Amino acid sequence: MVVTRFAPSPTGYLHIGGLRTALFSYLWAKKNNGMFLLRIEDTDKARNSQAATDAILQAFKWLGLEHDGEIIYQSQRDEIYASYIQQLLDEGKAYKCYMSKEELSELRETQMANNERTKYNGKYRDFEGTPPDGLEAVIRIKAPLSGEIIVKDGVKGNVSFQAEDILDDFVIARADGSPTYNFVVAIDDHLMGINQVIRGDDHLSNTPKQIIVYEALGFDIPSFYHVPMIHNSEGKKLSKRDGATDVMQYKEMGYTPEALLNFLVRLGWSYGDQEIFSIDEMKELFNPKDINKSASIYNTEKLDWLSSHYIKNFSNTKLAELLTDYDLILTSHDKKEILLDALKERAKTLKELAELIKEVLATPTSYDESAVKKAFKADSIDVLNAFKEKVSASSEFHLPSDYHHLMEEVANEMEIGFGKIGNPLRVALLGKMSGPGLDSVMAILGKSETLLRITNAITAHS
RNA sequence: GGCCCCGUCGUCUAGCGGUCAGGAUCCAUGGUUUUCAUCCAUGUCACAGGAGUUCAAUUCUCCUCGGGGUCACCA
Repeated sequence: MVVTRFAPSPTGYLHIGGLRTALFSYLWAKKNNGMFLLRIEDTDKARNSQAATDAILQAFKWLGLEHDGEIIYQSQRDEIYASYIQQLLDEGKAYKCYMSKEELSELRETQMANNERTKYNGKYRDFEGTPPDGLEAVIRIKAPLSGEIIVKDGVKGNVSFQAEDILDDFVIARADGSPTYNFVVAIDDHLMGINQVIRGDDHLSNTPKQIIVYEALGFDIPSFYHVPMIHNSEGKKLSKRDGATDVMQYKEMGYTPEALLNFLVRLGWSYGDQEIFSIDEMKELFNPKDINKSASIYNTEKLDWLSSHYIKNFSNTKLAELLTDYDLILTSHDKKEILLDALKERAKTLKELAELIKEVLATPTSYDESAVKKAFKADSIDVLNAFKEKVSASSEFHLPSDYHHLMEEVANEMEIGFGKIGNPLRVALLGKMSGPGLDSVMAILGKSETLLRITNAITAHS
């Protein structure tokens, strides 16, 4: 069974890059009827917060990414890590190192001065004397000093590292006894049964260290897929200044989970020429072997396009429901269908759609100057009056086509083109030149509001 | 700096020795529309550079250049 995981460290919000690796992991598990586990890497007590964990969970919930099983918190697993540290100590695969921080940094400085690679010098690797007084030991693992370590990566291929280039006896437990990242990752992934690791390629150079831990403990090494980073428009690492970092901000901006997930799945991954993927299609088609090798640049043009695509194709019922999050209650509006049909093709986001709707529903309090200039000709007031007569003489209409007929009648009777009536009427009803079809607008507004707006315009422009 | 990864239209990408280098987005133009938007059609735009290998390189190899990542008692 395929078991994947997402393992964020709760130092901040869930951002777009983290979300994408989470999505990939989730999809790959689902595709294989496997499990997608969640582990919170909160061993650094100083930098972690419960709020950040909650934010991540909240984002997952919004997007419908459900994890399987219980959430694992590393902060609650100290005894587990301690027992493995003891095991390595007992087996002679790890040892206590009494080098002080001062001595260590001195060592580094001389190495840097000599233009050498900074590495621990193995001073206590085979130490057997009496430990120095007053120093708490760290635990270091005995790493191979030479040889080749190959990371078999499903995205990058086989990546080989020379032990002497990258390894030294790295610390697996700090002076206070707490374990370090590369150590606990290997243990937790093993204990959780994770066999497919999909993560950012910033972890690629850590992987050899983790392999050393796997081997020291006799664990099976999982399959790795290191997915390339998402960069900002300058080609640099994504930062807070590159728009919304927190995934939940995308909700505030009016994007739907469908659009955001579709956008992200196509960033670094593709399936032929297909652009639109439902969640079910993603689960069916995603395969990490098709992940691109190169970094991609974050750019919202396509997100906007996808967003408008989904909004156009959502049912009015679903839209009305979604819109409640954007301060717009439409559920009881009797012209909901006409309203949404008329406006959903005009918005890139739900937020925009809500604003567009509110605009149509609000009686104009002013008229766009250039629109008035363009629309109001010498006979416009007469035309509006004629149309107004028609409307008030009619019974309450409900269909756009009814209003359309009325407009046609006026145009025919006065022997004028459609534009002669459409333009001033548009300004009267909406206050500007652009907007949805007037017949729909009038059907939405109803007889009395339509008459009110026409009367207002006649008064203002006579 | 050492080590590692990467390099096809502005952007997201297809390509896996022989293609008019394809799609999408963006942009532009035209059509539809009483307006705007939608929609449809058309168009502009790319293999970082240089050596090899080969009958043939975007594709394989090497070098250069460019970009990124990583080198902790952070994760």
